[in-house]
Amino acid sequence: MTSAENLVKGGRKRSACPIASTLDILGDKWSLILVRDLLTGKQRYNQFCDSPEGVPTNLLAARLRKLEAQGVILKKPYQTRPVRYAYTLTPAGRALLPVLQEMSRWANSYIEGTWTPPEAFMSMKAKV
Amino acid sequence: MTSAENLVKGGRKRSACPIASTLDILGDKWSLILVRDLLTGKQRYNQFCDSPEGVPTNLLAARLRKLEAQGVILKKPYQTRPVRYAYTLTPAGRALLPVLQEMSRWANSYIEGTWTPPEAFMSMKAKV
DNA sequence: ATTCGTCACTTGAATATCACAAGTTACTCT
DNA sequence: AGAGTAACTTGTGATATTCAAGTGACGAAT
Repeated sequence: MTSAENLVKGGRKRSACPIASTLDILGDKWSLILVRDLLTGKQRYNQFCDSPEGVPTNLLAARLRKLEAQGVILKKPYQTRPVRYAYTLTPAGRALLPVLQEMSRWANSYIEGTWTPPEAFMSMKAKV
Repeated sequence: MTSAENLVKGGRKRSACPIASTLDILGDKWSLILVRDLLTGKQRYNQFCDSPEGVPTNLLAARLRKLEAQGVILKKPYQTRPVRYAYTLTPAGRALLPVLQEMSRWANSYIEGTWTPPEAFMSMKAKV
């Protein structure tokens, strides 16, 4: 049984289709890139900026806010003076791993010139 | 070995990351909805229009064009007089099934009020 | 032979989102 | 005092999306 605090906030859904509902939350060019970065250990704003895709900073801030509001990620200060924030995945966020693994598998099979992810990533199990 | 005609055309990639590359092709609100519809048997323009999400027709035409250009779907007339078109998935398109299955699983676990897809869909194997 | 309906789109106008560059705030370090 | 870093915000112009309506080819019905 999934407890209520582990659920994302769906907001307004286009339909009750699970695929459409997922896309309502994550269906854009940047959200899953951030989830990828979080799954591979990045935690801080500037680390996301440094990813090779080069997310615009205003979009980065907007996506982080949105994903936090939806319960996919968590933001909390890990130090004061000066205050610095760490972003982490919620259980719901971590559970996206299989989606990203399947995307990777697909891309490696059908898009030329994509990196093969580290074996560690592909064989990782989401511990929720 | 994947033969060249089964590859999608990546276009300009933000990076060689397989996840980012997948999102370059499919990272929007509508593309995977269309793939879902195609996987579940829809083939024609008006059938896509009828899906409960209500894709705007100009976007539908644009997405069909884009996905065809990228090698995810195929468009061909299935009758003349009057000419009518059927859209189908290429092997690359059919291979997206596991991605959609994982999205469904995720949504069913973490988004309240999503439909459980038919067992037939969840246990389906992509025959590429 | 005109009208009606269907299919597969296109067009236009309003609104929203995006990318890119620059600026801001709070703090530390030298 | 001045430079540097982290985490954003703001402004501007380009692009994309939504919504509504229109188009053209054809076939069937009146």
